Amino acid sequence: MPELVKKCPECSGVNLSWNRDRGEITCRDCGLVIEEKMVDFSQEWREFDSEEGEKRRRSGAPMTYTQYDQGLGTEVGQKADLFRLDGKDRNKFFRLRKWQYRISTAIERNLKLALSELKRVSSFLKLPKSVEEESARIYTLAVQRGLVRGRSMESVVAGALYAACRRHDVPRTLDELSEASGIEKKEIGRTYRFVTRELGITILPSNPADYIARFSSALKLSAETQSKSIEILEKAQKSELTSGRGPTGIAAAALYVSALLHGEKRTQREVADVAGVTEVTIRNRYKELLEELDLEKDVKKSKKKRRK
DNA sequence: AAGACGAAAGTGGTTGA
DNA sequence: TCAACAACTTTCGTCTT
Repeated sequence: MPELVKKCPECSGVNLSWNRDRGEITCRDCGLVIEEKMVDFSQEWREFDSEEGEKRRRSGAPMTYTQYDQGLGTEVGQKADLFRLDGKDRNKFFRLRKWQYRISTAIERNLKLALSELKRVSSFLKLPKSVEEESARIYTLAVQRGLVRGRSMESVVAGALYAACRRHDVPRTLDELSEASGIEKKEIGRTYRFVTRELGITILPSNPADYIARFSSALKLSAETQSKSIEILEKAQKSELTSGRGPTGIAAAALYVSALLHGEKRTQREVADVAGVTEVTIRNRYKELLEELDLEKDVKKSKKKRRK
């Protein structure tokens, strides 16, 4: 765990957990997500002697998709080759090189612009580096396949980011992406589907539980409430309440119920705003949860308690 | 008065002929 | 390509706290 944060600013507990994949630090006591964007500066291996370190160290410039040419360059056509050609072949050679040049510079120009936009949005959303890399990779592939034609560069960037988030189980809602990128929700969804289909990227439907930590932190709910809601989610998944439903709606409803049960009532409106769904959707999911999971008595109990 | 609830109509996307 | 369809939203009236 990086040394930046040692105490939870909310409850000043020291029981923090650091999730490297998500780049999130969470307080185990109160569930607050303290820092969502953390860069891991540590080495991923340990060195016992210099020789071993040398072996594992990877040398050379790091290859990265967040650089427009992945940090490596390709140039087709060296002058030396010309001496071996003549006449027709030479013309052909020039023609090819010209085209190669045009195509590659067009792609590179596009990538340069797009990647800076990508970095902007990604840092706005405090996404972990791994997601940024992944989305840059997706975008690069999309450009190479000519999928950006007819679409705005920004929307493809947003789509790539959305896809990368989902793949890394760090889902952000379309609303959040939309706010960060300034692209309409619909548009992002559309390009997202298009790009993933064309590139053959398979993405599992996102798990409602992945949203819980963030939502619950935004609502300042306790850790117990948070884990209770995950319990509820698991039961709901067993009763097949979750398939075909929007994961954010389910996550929101689960949080709403468990907040009720723990006497930390939040209004449907509050939960709905955080989750980016409407109250109606929460109500519907909520109703289903109560019916299927036998929670009615529990809710009534907690109501009585509060009256006293 | 605010929040919760539910009905009805509208939206955008998927599916299957 | 079109219609049926499911999920979700918007809007609004009514009931509850």
